[in-house]
Amino acid sequence: MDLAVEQQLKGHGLQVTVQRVAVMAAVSARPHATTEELTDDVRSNIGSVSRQAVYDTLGIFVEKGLIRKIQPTGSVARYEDRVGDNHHHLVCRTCSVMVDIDCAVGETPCLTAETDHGFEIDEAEVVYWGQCPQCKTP
Amino acid sequence: MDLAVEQQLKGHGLQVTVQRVAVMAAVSARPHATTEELTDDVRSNIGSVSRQAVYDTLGIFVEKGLIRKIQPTGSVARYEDRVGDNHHHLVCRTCSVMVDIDCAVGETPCLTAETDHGFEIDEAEVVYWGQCPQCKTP
DNA sequence: CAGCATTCTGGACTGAGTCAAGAGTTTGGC
DNA sequence: GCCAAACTCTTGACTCAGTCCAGAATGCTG
Ligand SMILES: [Mn+2]
Ligand SMILES: [Mn+2]
Ligand SMILES: [Zn+2]
Ligand SMILES: [Zn+2]
Repeated sequence: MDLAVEQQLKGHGLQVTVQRVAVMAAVSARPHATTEELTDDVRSNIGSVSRQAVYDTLGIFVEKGLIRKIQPTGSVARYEDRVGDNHHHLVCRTCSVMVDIDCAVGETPCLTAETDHGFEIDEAEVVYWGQCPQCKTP
Repeated sequence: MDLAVEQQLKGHGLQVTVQRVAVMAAVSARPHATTEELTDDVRSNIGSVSRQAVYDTLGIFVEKGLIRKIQPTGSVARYEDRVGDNHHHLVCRTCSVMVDIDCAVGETPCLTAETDHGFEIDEAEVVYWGQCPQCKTP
């Protein structure tokens, strides 16, 4: 699978480095992880990496559309490699756990706002808020 | 209208202070404003106010449901007093301007996710991303 | 395998937001 | 109206995610 990642990077004009491959692997392995978690994962995988390298790499990946950055109110930035499928997120107000929600309607459904105010809309981001099974009082 | 605000505060068990009334007035007058903008507005209204007082007041107002906090990815926190109508936001990727979008479907429509994973969902927050008329190349 | 472009590193820095403790203000019972 | 108790405001230090910088190291292309 590293080969696939290498191709993916090269295809976007990016050099292949152990750090980048490790960051991509980390994002894939743990969806919705924070920068800190990803950094820890990368470190336990390849030994060491600078904080800056992780931030840079994540930034470039997001820019190239290889991964997605999510940042619900009150949360630190999180990343995932599930991209381009217009899926949404469900966040627990209490413990902040985050789960994926497939787009209820279909392809890019929620994309159609009633009036677009002249905007050219390219994405509809939906965050559902509530209480997870553990946190809602039984 | 200050009287209305006073009643609103008292009704929620909050003491009425000039700072709080001024913060509420500022939020009402300028929707989607940042803490800094609101602080400036309050200062030019009542002379001076501490940063902490503004943060505290906004926090309490949000907690009581008097106002709403919005924080799209990459943006600093913003506040509005239009609350409880499940309306959404349209944000320009380039200039960050933010406009209100009425909920396309109806009351609390988007509230129904296909599978709720056992969560008790209480809000569906929608952010539409795109280019505003000014920023999209003609 | 040389030279250049790109990336990595470590450390300083920024800026939104939080914490804490003492001073000040509002309120409700008298 | 007055007083104590409850609540709020102020100041200043602090936290923490994220950014900036410049020199060192590395990967890539010819
Ligand atoms: Mn996801
Ligand atoms: Mn709004
Ligand atoms: Zn939970
Ligand atoms: Zn714009």
